[in-house]
Amino acid sequence: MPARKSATRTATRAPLTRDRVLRAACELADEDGLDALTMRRLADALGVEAMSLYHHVPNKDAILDGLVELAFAEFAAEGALTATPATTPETWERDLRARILAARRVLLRHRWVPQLVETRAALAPAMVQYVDGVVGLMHAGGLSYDLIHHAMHALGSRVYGFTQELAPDDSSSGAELDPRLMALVPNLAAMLAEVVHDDPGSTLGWCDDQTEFEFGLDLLLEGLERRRAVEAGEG
Amino acid sequence: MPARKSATRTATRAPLTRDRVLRAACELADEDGLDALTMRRLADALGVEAMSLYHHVPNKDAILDGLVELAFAEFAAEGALTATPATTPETWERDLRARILAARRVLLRHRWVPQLVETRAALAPAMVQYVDGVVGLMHAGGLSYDLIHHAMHALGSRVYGFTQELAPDDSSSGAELDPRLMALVPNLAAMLAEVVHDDPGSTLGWCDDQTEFEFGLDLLLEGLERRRAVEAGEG
DNA sequence: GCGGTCTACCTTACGACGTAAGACTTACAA
DNA sequence: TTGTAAGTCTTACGTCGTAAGGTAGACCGC
Repeated sequence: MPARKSATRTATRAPLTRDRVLRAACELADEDGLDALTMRRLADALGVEAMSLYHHVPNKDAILDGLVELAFAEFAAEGALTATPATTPETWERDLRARILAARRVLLRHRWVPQLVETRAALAPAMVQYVDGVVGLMHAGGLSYDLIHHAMHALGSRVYGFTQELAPDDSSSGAELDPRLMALVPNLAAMLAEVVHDDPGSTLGWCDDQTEFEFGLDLLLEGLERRRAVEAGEG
Repeated sequence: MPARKSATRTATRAPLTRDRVLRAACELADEDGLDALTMRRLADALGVEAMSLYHHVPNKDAILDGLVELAFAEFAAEGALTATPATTPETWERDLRARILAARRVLLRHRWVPQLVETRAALAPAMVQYVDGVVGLMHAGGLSYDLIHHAMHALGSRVYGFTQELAPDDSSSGAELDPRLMALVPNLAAMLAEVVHDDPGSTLGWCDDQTEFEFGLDLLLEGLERRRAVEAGEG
């Protein structure tokens, strides 16, 4: 009775799939932290031996990449990607604020995201699309691409871990990126085109780390000084 | 000739010390990254077997803690701790800016610091003293302790990795901390005393994560909006 | 029916890791 | 000379990611 035997197997446990592996990995990381996510423990949670995972996933790094992708996919469900078509210079601040707070709700559920994104070289498509949406929102809000560029650096670590690895190290311009990817992220493409063009040979890449750091720092210091002045009755 | 033998040994290699171990660990981490810092490789760099390290250091975590301490000790050399006795409401912004940029120079030399500080529960005394200095500077600049408290959260990730782990999880108040440590950080102590007192039963600890996040986010958004307005000629 | 191939899973094994246990070597004191 | 203590090394254990190869059931053309 081969049919019965197979039925027994599938009844005992659902067949492994990449999706099931990733979901289990996510649960494990959520509950016990990234360090607890080992191939053996993950296999255990799925009622399987460690090496079986490798039939659905090339290696552990692919699992980690999958986790990032999975987390960013949740952004949509949380409203971090909801279209804000009517964004204007009067509303962009509130609109962006809502998006970032929505994204943060996802990060609170999956505390491993920042650590993972920071150490991962590959940028997940879902992540890039999220960034593209933020760029689009700010542009609709009347910010110049140059200002948006600085803003992304300043806000970066506040939304998730990433900071300056969006631009590839080899100092290639935006035009050299995969055209299919560019089509998915029109706003990012537009920003890259303009900012790279404006400043053809600045540093090796197109972001000066020190400048970006000081830009973000000064935003914060200015805001603090203003609040001090208000407290002191100087406002 | 025991004397000659010992001479040979000491000539061949300097005797191991905790200090030499830490310095070698720092070099290794600087050059090849934190992942390359393993007990075996570290021992190798010192011309010794891995287990020999354990006579100068209890375990690897102690080495990592030592590295954090070592990095923060460099802050002084870089000027991040230079006393700014004359700080006033007119100068605090510039003074703090200089300190933070000095600290950043150290972090650029030791890129492993943020990652290490973030994952380490124990707060290095040198780190706490640095924070204390920043608090003192801001207080001299006329900021209220409440505003300073928010400011520390907002600036935290910009100066190094730490964010809210300064307050112990067990929701103990500042008064319960080690008095000897408190004496070293009078400004921190003063801030803790006041902020905890003002808000006796807010959340479990004395920092509401969400509030702090939004505070920092709003500082950045406000600054960006102001720059947009200037660009648009609305200023 | 029967052999072949494919897929999914398992077993075993290797070289890394941190470190416990304990042996050896040396330096110095009594 | 003989402890004694400190510094170093050897060996070993259990963890990790994963390479290599085995096996058991499903599906194929004959």
